Amino acid sequence: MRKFQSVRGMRDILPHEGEMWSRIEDAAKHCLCTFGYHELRLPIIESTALFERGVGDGTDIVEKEMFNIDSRDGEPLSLRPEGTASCVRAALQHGLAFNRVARLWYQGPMFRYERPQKGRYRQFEQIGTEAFGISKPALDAELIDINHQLFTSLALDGHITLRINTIGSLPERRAYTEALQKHLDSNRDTLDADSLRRLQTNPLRILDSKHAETRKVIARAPKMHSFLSDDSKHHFDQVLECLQALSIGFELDPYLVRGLDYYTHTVFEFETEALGAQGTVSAGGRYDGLVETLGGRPTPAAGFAIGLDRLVLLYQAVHTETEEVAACSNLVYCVAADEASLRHLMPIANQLRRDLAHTTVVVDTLGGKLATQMRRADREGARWAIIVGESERAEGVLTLKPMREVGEQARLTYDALVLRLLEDHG
RNA sequence: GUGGGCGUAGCUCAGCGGUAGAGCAUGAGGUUGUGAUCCUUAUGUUCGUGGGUUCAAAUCCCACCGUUCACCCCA
Repeated sequence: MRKFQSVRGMRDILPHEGEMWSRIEDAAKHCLCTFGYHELRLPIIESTALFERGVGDGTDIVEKEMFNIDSRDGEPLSLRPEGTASCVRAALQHGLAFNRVARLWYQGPMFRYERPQKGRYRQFEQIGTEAFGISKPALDAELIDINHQLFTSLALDGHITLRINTIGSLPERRAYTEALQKHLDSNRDTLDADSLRRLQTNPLRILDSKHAETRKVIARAPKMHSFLSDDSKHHFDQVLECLQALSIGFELDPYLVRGLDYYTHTVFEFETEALGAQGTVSAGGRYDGLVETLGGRPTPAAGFAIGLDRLVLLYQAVHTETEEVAACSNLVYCVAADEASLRHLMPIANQLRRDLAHTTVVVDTLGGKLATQMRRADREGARWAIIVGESERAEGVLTLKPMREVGEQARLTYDALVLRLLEDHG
C-alpha cells in the first residue's frame, strides 16, 4: 500500500500553527482596512502570457519557476507566481482604476518551482496590496507605513529593518543598466559564474550579489544616482521626508534592486536577520509602467507583497513560548455519566454556545468512565467541566466544576450556570 | 539547477555487522459518578525505497526518494 505524502515544496499548516496564521492574517486585514484598502479575490490560474508580459519573460520567475498547466484547449496557463500582474489584469478588465484612484489588497497562495528551504516553499502565501492612480511620493510612503503599522502591531518592529532605494524612471533605469552592463563586462574575468550569467539576463541583480570579488567590481561601478533626473530625485527625497515625518527608520541601500521587471522609482524591502537566508518578509515599490504594458492607459501604480509564511515564521521565532494555551482558556467540557444524560446534555450545550459568545463548548462524545472523561477534559485544557448524570437530571440542575483554579464544584440551574460563566469570561 | 547534513515507534532520539530499544505520548486497571501526581500493565517500529557486499545488515557500499541548510531565487 502506497503511503501518500504532500508534494515536494507543499506543506500542511497544522492546528497549533493554524491559530497563529489566523491571528496574523486578522491583524493584516485589519491594518489594510484601516488604511482604506479594499479586498479583491483573484484566481490562481492565469494565462501564461500575462506573467511573461507583466513580470518579464527574462526573469527567473517566468523563465524557470512557473508551474505551467495543460489547458486542454491549447492556451498556455500557469499557476500564478505572484499577484501584481493578476491584480492589474483584474483592475483593467473591470475598470477599477479607470480615471480614478483604487486601493486594493488580496491574499492567497502563489506558486514557484524552486528548491524548497526554510522560508521558501513552492506554494506560499502572500498578502499583496496595489494602489492605482496616485503618482505622488506620499503613496510610496503610505505603503511603507502600512507595513510598519502591521509589524508594530505584531510587536515585530524591533526585528525588521527597512531598506529603500530608487531605480528611477524606465528610461533612466535603462540607461543605467546599459552603463552598468558595460562596466561589468569590462571586468568580466573577475565576476563569478552566476553574475556572468546575469550579465545577459538581468544585470541589475548583480548589484546585490554576495560574491566578494564581484562586490569589489560593483563598488567601482557607476552609481544609479548620477543617472536620475531632478524629478526622480525629488520624488525619492519626498518619500524619505514622509518617512521621517512618520518616524519610520530606514536604511538607504543604493544596491537594492528587485527581481521583477516592472519596478520603477521607489523600491523597498523589509528584512529580518531571524530567518536565515530567506529574510525578506515584505517587499514592493512603484511600477508606473505596468498598467500600460498590460494594455491599459498610462496609470501610476505602486504596491507590495508580504510573505505570510515568513511573517509567521518570524512571529514564532520572536514570540517563543509566549501565550501557550491561551486559546483554550474559555473551554467548557461537558461530561455525561450515561447515554441518556448525553442526549440530555447535547441540546444544553447548544444553548450554551448561543448564550456564551466567547466560550467553546465541547461535549465528550466518546463516553466511558467518568474518570476517563474527566481526564480528557483536563487534557483538552478545559477551564470548566459540566457533569450530568441521573441525579442532576432528576433535580433539573448541572454540576459545574472548575478545572484550572481551586474551588468547589456546584450544582446549579442552567440560568445560574450561565450567569456564573458570564461573570467569569463573558 | 548546484553543494553539505539527515532519514529507526505518533513525537524526541539511542543502537552503527549477529534478525530492534528508551523517554514522552496513547489504551486498560488501581472497585461504587470526578482530571493533573503516583503504581501496574498493554498497544505500537517491512529500521525512507530498491539494489549490492556478507554465513549474517538498521548497522558497510551504490542508486533513488524525501527532508533540511546554504548557493541561487525571492515574498
